[in-house]
Amino acid sequence: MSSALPSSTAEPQLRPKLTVAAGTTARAALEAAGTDLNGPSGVVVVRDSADQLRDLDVPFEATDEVEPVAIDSPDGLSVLRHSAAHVMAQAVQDLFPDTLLGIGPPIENGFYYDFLPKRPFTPEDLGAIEKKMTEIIKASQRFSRRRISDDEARAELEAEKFKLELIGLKGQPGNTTPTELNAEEASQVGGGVLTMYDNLNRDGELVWTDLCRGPHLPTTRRIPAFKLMRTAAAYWRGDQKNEQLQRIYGTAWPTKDALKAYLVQLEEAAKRDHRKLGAELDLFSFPEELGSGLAVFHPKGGVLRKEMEDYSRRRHEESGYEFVNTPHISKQTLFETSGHLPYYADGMFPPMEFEGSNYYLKAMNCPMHNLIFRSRGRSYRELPLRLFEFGSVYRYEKSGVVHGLTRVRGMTQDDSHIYCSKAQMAGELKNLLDFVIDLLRDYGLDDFYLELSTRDDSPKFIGEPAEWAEATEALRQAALDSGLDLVPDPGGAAYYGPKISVQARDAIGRTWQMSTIQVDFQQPKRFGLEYTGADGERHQPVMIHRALFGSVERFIGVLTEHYAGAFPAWLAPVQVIAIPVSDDQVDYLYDVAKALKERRIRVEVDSGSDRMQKKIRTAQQAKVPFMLIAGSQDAENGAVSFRYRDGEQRNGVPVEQAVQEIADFVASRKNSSPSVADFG
RNA sequence: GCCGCCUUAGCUCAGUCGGCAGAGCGUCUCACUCGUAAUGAGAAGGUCUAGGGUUCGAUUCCCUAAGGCGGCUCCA
Repeated sequence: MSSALPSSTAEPQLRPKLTVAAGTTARAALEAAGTDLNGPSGVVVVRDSADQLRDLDVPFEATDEVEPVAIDSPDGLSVLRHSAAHVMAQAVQDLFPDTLLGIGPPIENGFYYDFLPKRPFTPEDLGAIEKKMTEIIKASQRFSRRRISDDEARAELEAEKFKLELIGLKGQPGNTTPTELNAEEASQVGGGVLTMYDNLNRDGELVWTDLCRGPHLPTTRRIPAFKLMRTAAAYWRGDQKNEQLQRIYGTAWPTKDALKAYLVQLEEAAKRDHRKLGAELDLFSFPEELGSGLAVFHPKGGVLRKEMEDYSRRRHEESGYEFVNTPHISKQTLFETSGHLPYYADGMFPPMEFEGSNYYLKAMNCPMHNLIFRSRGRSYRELPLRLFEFGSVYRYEKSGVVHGLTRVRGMTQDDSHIYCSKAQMAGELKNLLDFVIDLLRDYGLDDFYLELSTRDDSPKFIGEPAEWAEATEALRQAALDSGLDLVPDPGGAAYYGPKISVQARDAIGRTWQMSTIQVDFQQPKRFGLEYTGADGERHQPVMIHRALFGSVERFIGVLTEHYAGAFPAWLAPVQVIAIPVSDDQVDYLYDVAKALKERRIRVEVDSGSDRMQKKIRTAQQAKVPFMLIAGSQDAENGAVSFRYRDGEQRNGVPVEQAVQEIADFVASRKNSSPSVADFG
């Protein structure tokens, strides 16, 4: 999953190309054309005919056609953020002179820089660094590019051991895609020629310098708005065997308003946090006594969960799945047979020794489903055989990775294993993908893209290359047929086969990995799964693993954030709250509630001693879709008043009609909040 | 697992420069009986996460553990 927020960047404007004559600068050409270089959409770099971004103030060796790049375009934002990273590094080395530099690339919505300081940074340090950065920005330092040979760079950066390492790893001249470096590292040294960026103050004095491919803003003054967000630790070059550096994250924007909008967006996202809403709405908790990553669902969360599962069961039933059940623990031999143990023992809870055997909590359901397949002879007439289970699995997630409901140690997968013939595989995958997308849509997610995870040369992948190729092709075809965007993920496959994962964007644009569909030739082999074909011969089935929600827990977390806790009426733990204007209407409302309960509506009467206004407020905060309010007039007329989540109301609705409307709305499984417009 | 920060009432948080702890919300009780987002008054509620150390004395300082948060690595 990625919970990164979308950048709120406007679409880049297409600007007319300009000619930069040999020996002159892009700035000269832009100024001659009267281009804005300072505003919120001002041009900060140009793109040359070789598709390289170039500084405004570095003279061109040859005449070229360039495309102006504005600060608020995706490339412009990267330049802004990378430049902000340099300013931060200068501020840090200024305040903490013995600090060594790692790398400082732009990232989505901001930038970071890794440091090796004498001591870790504190929150107070961040304030001081921000202040120093503001001084540097106000000083309007120029970013000045300077070519340098490898040897010169080594001499100049003698004290910076990490930079020296990058120089050693960079590609040779002409090799623009150094294989040893990832994209973020390459942004420091590029492929061929090394360059330094010198920060020069107004008097042209050198105040700071960094090894960098560039390009940069013309001056630090062009950083209109930034904020340091947090400190964190990060391993050098992303490898946990390496030294751990201190990373500082920041964000930078073309205007103060854009920064503010981004911060507001973060606040909105924080309000949706399922861990916070889960407690506020009394859905679930993580009792310390149970241990990390183990959730309990309270009655309200239990209802939500039951509704989700019930609907899923119904759809699976309609789609030809058969329901099975398997235990939570198994003898070690099962996971030896499946081949999981050598790969995933670290991810499983340690075994319990009992009656001379080691028992493991299951971390996956597939081996047990295989046993069901194998329990008797199978005919081709039974295929595809689709076994489904809400199966609870336990995984020993490392302590630092447990996170709310999205990364837990005990979870329930909506797990299914489909056994089919090779000939059926392509069609089954296509149907499966349609089924997955269709079901996710019913829960209100409707913006998807797919990721196709394939093998690379790593030895961790097992099985015949021909089988991999066939399965990968079948998955790719199913993905293409779906019409959704397909993102390749080379090397991301499971060791036993390729997979498609469905990524869903939620209401505020964050993406979550939801469903996975994996093809597996290994386990049928290992378990000796067979069926008798029409030809009377024995054949090995193809096995497809799939989970739609991923896990029920995780899906509840995602939906909670997607709906910000205001669940669709059909899922809402409490669908109706009945509120009397005074105590005199309590009995009347219990009668209304009885009528609703007969229609299987989840209704509560708030008979407490609060005033009506307070009860409305409470129900509103509980994000209940329907409030039914009754005073003496309503009671006399056999009517109720509706109040919806949006605060709109409809008065004097006859009880029978109100019950029908609510029952119909819930049955419709509409995912939008009910409002006056739904009942015109 | 690694780095940093955090843990005080059911929740959100004050506070004690080391001398037996406080607010708001919530809960309970009483009064009020009210027409679309907080009626008023009162009460209960805490081994200050746990264990060890320093000290005449520890919620406060130190160590360890557990749990949480932010990242990194990982995510079958």
